[in-house]
Amino acid sequence: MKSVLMVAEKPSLAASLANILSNGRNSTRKGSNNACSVHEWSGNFRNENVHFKMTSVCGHVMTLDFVGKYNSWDKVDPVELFSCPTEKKEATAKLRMPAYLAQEAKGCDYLVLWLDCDKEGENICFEVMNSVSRIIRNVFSDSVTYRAHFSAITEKDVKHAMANLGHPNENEAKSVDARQELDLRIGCAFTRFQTKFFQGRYGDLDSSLISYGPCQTPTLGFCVKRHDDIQTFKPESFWYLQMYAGNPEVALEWARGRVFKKEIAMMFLNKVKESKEAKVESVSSKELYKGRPQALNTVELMKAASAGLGLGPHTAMQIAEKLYTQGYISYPRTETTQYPANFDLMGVVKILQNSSEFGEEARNIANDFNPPRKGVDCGDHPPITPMKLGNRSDFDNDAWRIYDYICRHFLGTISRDLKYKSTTATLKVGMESFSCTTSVLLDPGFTRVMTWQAFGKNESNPPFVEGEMVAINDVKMIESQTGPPDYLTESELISLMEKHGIGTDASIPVHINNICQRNYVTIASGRKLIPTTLGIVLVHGYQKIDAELVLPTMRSEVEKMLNLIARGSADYKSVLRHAVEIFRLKFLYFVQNISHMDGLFEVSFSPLAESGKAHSRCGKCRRYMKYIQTKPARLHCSHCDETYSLPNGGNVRVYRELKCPLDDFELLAFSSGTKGRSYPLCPYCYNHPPFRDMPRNSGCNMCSHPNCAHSLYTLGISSCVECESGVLVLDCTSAPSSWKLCCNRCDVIINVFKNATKVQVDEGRCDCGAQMVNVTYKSEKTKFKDGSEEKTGCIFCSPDFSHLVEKHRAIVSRPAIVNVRGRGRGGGPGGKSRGTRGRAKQPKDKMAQLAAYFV
DNA sequence: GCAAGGTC
Repeated sequence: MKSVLMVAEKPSLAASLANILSNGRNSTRKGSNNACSVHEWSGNFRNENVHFKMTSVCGHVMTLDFVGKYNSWDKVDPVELFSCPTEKKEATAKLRMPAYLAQEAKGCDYLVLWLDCDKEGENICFEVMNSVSRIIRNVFSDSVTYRAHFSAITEKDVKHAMANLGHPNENEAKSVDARQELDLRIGCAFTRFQTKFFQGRYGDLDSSLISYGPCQTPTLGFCVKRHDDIQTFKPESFWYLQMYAGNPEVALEWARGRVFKKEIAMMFLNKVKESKEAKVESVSSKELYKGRPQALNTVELMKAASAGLGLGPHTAMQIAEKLYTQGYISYPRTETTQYPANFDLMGVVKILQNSSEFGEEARNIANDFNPPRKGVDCGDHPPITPMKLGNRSDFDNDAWRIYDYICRHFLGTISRDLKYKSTTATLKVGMESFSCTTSVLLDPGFTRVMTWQAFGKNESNPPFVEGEMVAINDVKMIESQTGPPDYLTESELISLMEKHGIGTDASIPVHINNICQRNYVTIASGRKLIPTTLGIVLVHGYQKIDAELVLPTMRSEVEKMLNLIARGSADYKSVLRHAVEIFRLKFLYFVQNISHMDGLFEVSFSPLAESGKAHSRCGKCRRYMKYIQTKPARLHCSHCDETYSLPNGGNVRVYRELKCPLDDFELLAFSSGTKGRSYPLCPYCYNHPPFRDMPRNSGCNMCSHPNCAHSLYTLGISSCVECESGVLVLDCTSAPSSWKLCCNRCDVIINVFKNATKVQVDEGRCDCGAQMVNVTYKSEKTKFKDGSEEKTGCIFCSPDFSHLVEKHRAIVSRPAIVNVRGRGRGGGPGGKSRGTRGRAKQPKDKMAQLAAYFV
């Protein structure tokens, strides 16, 4: 029997598609990469009985990057990034996606691609085909590989797609390749150049990266534009008339609104004052509606979360994704605002009826169902809806508020519109008209459940009868001033991004997060975005040099070019070459004219030489260098005009005035807090590693100096109990009050021998592979049970030491993923070659015992 | 250390 491999864009979709296509009769097993599942069943394909295997990728399989040597910021001139070679790498190494796909493709004769029906999905089709090209013969042939085109995940649509398979569209895929290459070359070239340029000149920029990107920079541009509007706003005086009449008295508005000349307002005032009475020209009522919402999509959820719940889009989406994986809501990343035709709206209402929070509203709607408004089906996923009932106590507060919002919004979409009666009375005095409008609620409709949108006050009708003359109680001329706009709210920013096609539903939160993390904007109360000096100066700088660099149209212009590729009306290579050349020239012009931007930096920031405070001695001139603690942390020697970067996210202090034997620079002790990692480092070696096997930006715990007292050679104890290639190194920087072993690669920390006066690494080695240590206590303070002052032994094996060893992880750590069984390291190529003198071999089962501590 | 796009 032949086999058909089918691939969806994500695991959840593979499951839904398999259920539809197999009519619910498929078996499921976990894929070898632990992220994907495989659903299998037998069926008919092209008039043959076949075995179907439906699995998925997790988004893109591959990502684009420069080839290795171009990743060095120091050795590569950024302009080279416009022409240097690039390569595709696995997008997420951990998932081993190409290998997984190849494995599942074994024995398959056909490939059916169920990736999302957009250009990115088309591109992933080819990533999948390339992954299995060695396994499935002729995978690039139309008789082997097929493409399903579906616009909704409904039985009707999916089965129709299966019965009408097409072929992947290479032009669309190519247009994505072009976009990736452009984004990479442009973003990295500008980012590296401006980061190096400004960090080499200023000490208080407070951002470790001065990034540029075709989405993030226009996003920042929107925030700065509003800031500029506020700054340049000139208030203008205006005048208007207000009339008071009726019983009870009401204020009536002037039909002319406002006038900007006082004399003119005065003239009208005098005219009106000539009359004592006004004629009620009309009193008319009409019924008005406030429409119920459309079905919820991602952008609307993010806007509501930001404006209504005070939750940023990043947080909101994290919560929504968790609600989705827990089964409370449907897939939360969608642009679609139209429920599928066969969607069981009442089924969802029934689920919500039992809620103690909005159950009553749900029950009302069950008896008074109103069909939803027509929305837009973008063919991605159905709108965001509740899937099962949750109670307040099932969630933390923010998750509850998001879930509650999604439920209420859903009920709102199938409620009636809000209906109210609006009554306007128009009064005439000579040629001048005045009016007042009052509203009366007739039907709260959807606001019964979306209570925050409730209709304000209920007013009584205007106290006038058509045709009557009424006395004018008073007429006033009122002076006022126009006011500046307020800062952009995050919700408004999301709307602007969506309108200009900056980012996608999935990437909008990322871009907003980026400009916050880079310290270009801060988020004030009410989730208003206030640009920082750095953000403002950057945008103004682009505007001075090349305003296009910050315009939202830049992205859409590039999209237009890319669409030519997608439609097949232009050649991929020539379009790409053309676009890269335009941006290369823009880059060169930017570099030539950077002084215009620098002029703005100069007045806002302090030069490096004036920043920071005297810290440790330079090995070249013996003068004190200055320590600049703001991001990025670094040392600056103003005499040598050299800058040495330092590790971020911790504290760096002078380490007992010790010196590096290689370059005479004073050693520093880095520490990320009392419970964090710590290690000594030489500022020169940290930036210019002296040995080939010492990576850049590492401390003495990575240094293979043969006899320096602080090197990995001298202080290494054993290979790490957790990570693949790390070595546990004795850290003496806080001695004698604290001694610890810190992994030089990961977050593992083992506190040892508290208050010992001396801990030395011994020449001898334990059977377990760990280096022996020699430990000395003051006689009156000894912790050894037999009262002796000094002992030599193994930290992991010696019974004398076991009560003096305390294991934990650094506070700033990634989640502990401990897999004791799977750790088959056996002193692989990592350990020895890094100059650990063969010392850092894996201690046998003792290390497994130790590792068990971390579970 | 960089972009933006998928998704876990």
